[in-house]
Amino acid sequence: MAPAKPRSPNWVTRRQAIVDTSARIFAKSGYHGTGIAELCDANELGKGALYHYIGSKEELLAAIHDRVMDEVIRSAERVEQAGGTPRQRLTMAGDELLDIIARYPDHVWVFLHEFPALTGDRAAQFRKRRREYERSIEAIIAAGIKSGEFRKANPRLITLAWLGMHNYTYLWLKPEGKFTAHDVAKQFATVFIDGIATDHGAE
Amino acid sequence: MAPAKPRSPNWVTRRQAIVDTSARIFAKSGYHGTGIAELCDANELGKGALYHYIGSKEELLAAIHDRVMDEVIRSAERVEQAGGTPRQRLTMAGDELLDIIARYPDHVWVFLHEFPALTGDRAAQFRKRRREYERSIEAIIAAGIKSGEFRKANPRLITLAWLGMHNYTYLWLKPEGKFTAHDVAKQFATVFIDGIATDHGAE
Amino acid sequence: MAPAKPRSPNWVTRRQAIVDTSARIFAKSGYHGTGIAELCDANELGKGALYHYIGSKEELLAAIHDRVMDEVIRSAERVEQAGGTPRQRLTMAGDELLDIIARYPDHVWVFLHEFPALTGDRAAQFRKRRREYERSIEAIIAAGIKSGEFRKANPRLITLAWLGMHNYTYLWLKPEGKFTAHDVAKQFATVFIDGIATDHGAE
Amino acid sequence: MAPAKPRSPNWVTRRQAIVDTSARIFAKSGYHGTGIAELCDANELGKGALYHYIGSKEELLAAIHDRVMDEVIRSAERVEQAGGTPRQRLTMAGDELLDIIARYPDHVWVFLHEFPALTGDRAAQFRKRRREYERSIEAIIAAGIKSGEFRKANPRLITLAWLGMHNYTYLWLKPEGKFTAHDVAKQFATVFIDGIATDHGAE
DNA sequence: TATGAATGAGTCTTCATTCAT
DNA sequence: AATGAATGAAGACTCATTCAT
Repeated sequence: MAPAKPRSPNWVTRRQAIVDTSARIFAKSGYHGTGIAELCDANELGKGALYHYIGSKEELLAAIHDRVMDEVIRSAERVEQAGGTPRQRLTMAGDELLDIIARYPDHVWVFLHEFPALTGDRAAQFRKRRREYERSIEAIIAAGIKSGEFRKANPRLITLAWLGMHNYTYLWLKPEGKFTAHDVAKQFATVFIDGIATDHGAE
Repeated sequence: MAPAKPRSPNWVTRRQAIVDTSARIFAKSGYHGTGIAELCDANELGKGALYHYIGSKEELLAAIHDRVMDEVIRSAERVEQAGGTPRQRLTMAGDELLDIIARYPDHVWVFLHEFPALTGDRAAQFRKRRREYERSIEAIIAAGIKSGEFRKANPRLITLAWLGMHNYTYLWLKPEGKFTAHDVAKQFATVFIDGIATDHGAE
Repeated sequence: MAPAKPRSPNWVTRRQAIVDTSARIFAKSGYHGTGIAELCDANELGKGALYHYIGSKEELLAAIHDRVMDEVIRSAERVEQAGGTPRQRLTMAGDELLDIIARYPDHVWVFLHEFPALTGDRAAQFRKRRREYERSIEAIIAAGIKSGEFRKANPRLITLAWLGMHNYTYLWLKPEGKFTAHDVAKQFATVFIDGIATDHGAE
Repeated sequence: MAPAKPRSPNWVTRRQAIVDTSARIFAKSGYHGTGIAELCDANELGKGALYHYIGSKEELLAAIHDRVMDEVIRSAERVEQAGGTPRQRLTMAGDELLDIIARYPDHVWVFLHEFPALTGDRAAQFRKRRREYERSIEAIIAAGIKSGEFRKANPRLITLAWLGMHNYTYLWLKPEGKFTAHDVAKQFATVFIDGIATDHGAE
C-alpha cells in the first residue's frame, strides 16, 4: 500500500464531516442502496470534489467503521486499565458500549449492517479488531467464572449472549430516545450479571 | 393489489425451491449485491423463466421474509396455546425462536439485514408482523412482572434485551455449528430468567 | 478462466459483425479515444445489448487482434507447408502478409497501434503469438544465410528490416488504393531479396 | 491564434524538461491512458503549476511531436546541404533518422502512436511537416532513378518501403540496446540500396 | 510561481426488467 | 415453461481544466 499522502488540516476536518454525514445516509438507505449522487447532495459537493475527500465509496465505508471501532477498542482499554472485579468490569464495559452506540447511532448501524460490504484487507482488518474486542469481553467473563463470581458456563456462549443483548440496541437506542444509554446499561447489567452470578446482590 | 393468480402445484413447489436457493445467495452477497444473473445461475434458469416464478426481485425478497415470519408468528401462537407460567412460556419462546434461526440461517440473515430494502406495502406488512411478535414476547414479560415472578422493570426494555440476546445469534448459530439451538436456548433461558426473576431457581 | 459459455450461431454471427464494425471505429478514433456510446451508435445497439456481445471493451479489442493474428499465423503455416527455397518462401510470406494487411486495414491498424492497451493474460497471449510469427520469418532468413543464398548478416536485424518494410504498409495500403497488395509485395520482394541476396537474379 | 506570450528563460527550460519527462510517461501508458495527475507526479508539480507550463494536454502532445519533427526536418536540411550522389544522400538520411529514433525513443513512440490525437490546426501542421520530410526522401530516390543509379520503379512506393524499414525501428531501437543506431543504419543502407541499385557494390 | 479544491461531463460497466419467440 | 436479446437508466469512478488563494 502506498503511504497515505499528507493532507492539510482543512482537508482532514472536511473529510471527517463528510464521513459523519455519509454515515447518516448509509444508515437510512443502506450502503448498496445509496448512490454517489445521494452522497454528493447530502454533502453539498460535486462528484469530483467528493472523491477528492473519500478516495472510494468503500474507503468511506471503512472510515465509518473505523470511527466506531476506534472508540470501541479504546473503551476496552479503559476498562482494562480501570481494573476491579469481573462484575465491575463487565458493568463498565456495557456502560461504555451503550454510550458509543447512543452517541453514534448512524455509524453503529452501518457498522453492524454493512460490514460484509468491506472487502480484502479492509475486511480482514475490521474482523481482526472486532475479534479483539470480543475477546476482551470474553476475558472478563472467563475471569469471573474462574474466580467463582460467575456460574460455570461456556464463556464464549455467555459472551455472545452479552454482545447480542448490547449490540442489538443499535436498532432502538438513540440519543434523543426514551431511554438514556446509562439507564439501559445499568438495567442490562443488573439483569445479565444477576443471571450469571452465583450470589445475587439484589437479595 | 390484484388477487394472486392461481398457480399449479408444480409452480408453487418450484417457486419455494427458488426462494430457498435465493436466500442462500442473498445471505452471501447481500440483496443489492446480488444480480438477477447470479440468481439465474444458482437456480439454473434463464431470466425469463426466473421471472415467471418470482415476479420481481423485491417480491422474492418479501417471500424470503415471509418464509421466516410465518414460522415466527406460528411459534408465538404455539407458545400462547401451550400456556404455563411466564417463566415456562418465555423459555419455550426462546427455544422455538432459536430453532427457527438455526434451521433457516440464510433466510434469517436476509430477514435481519435486508428488511430496509422492502418498500411500500411490503415494508408496512413486514413491520406489522414483526411488531406483533415482539408484543407477544412483551406480553409474557409483563405478565411475569405483574404476577411477581419477574422483578419490577420496564417490560419494553426487558423485551428488547431478550430479543437482542436471541436474535443476535443469527450471526453464529448454524445447524452444523458447535452449539445446538436447543442447548443455547436452555442456557440463555437460565441466564436471562435468573437475571429477571425474583427467586432464583439455582439456589 | 471460466470456459466460455456456448452461444447460438446467431450470437456468433452478430458478434463477428460487431467486431468488424468496431475495428473501423477504433481505427478512426483510437481505442482509448472511442467511447462505448460511439460503438453503440456504429453497431446500432444499446449499451446493454452491446455488452451482451462484447463482454468488455478490452475483450472486443482482443477479438480484433485475434481476427488478424489468426490469419497471420495461418499464413505462416501455409508458407511452411509450401516449402521451396528461402527466397521463394520469403516472397510468399510477404505476399500473404500484405494480402492480410490490405484485406483488414482497420483490424491491422488497431493491431499495430493499440496492442499496448491489452493487459494481463491477453497481452501475454498476444505477444506470444506475435513472437511466434516473427520467428517463422527469422527462420526463413536464417536458412537463407546458412545456405549461402542470402549474404552474411544478423538474421534478427534483417528480420526486423523486413517486418518494418511490410508492416508499415498498414498506413497506406488499402483495398481500394492505388497499389494492389500483390503488386506491392512483388516489388518489395524484389528490392528486399535483391538487397540481401548473394547473386542478383535481375542481372 | 494569439501570438505566443513571451516567457522567461527559466520558464522555457522548465517547460522543456516537462515535455521530455511527459514523453516518457506517454510512451509508457499512451496519451489517452495518461492522466494529468500522473504527469503531475512525474514532474513533481501541482496541477496548477503544470498547467502554467503546458497550457493544455494536447499542447503538450504537440510539443513532444515538435521536438522530434524539428530534428527530423533539420536532418533533411543537412542532407540536402551535404549534397553527394543519391546513394550517399540516402545513406546519410537513414543514418540521421535512426540517430534521432535512438536518441528520442519516447518522443518517437509518441510521435508514431499518438499523432491521431492531435486535432485541428495542430494536426494539419503536423501532417504538413511530415509530408515535407517524406518528399525530401522521395526526391532523393527519384533523383537516383532518373540518374540511373537506382532501378526503375515507382518512387513513392520505394520511399514508403524505406520509411517503413527505418521508422519501424522505433519498436526496438534503444540507446542502450544491442544494436547501435549507426550500425543498424549502415546495414539497412547496404540492404536497401543494394536492393534498388542497378549495380551492386558488393560484387 | 505554485497549490489543491472544485467542476461536471465523461468513463466503462451493470442493473432489473420486458418481450418476441 | 423457457429462452436470451434488448432496453436505457443508473452504477461507481476519472477526466481535463479552472480559479481563488
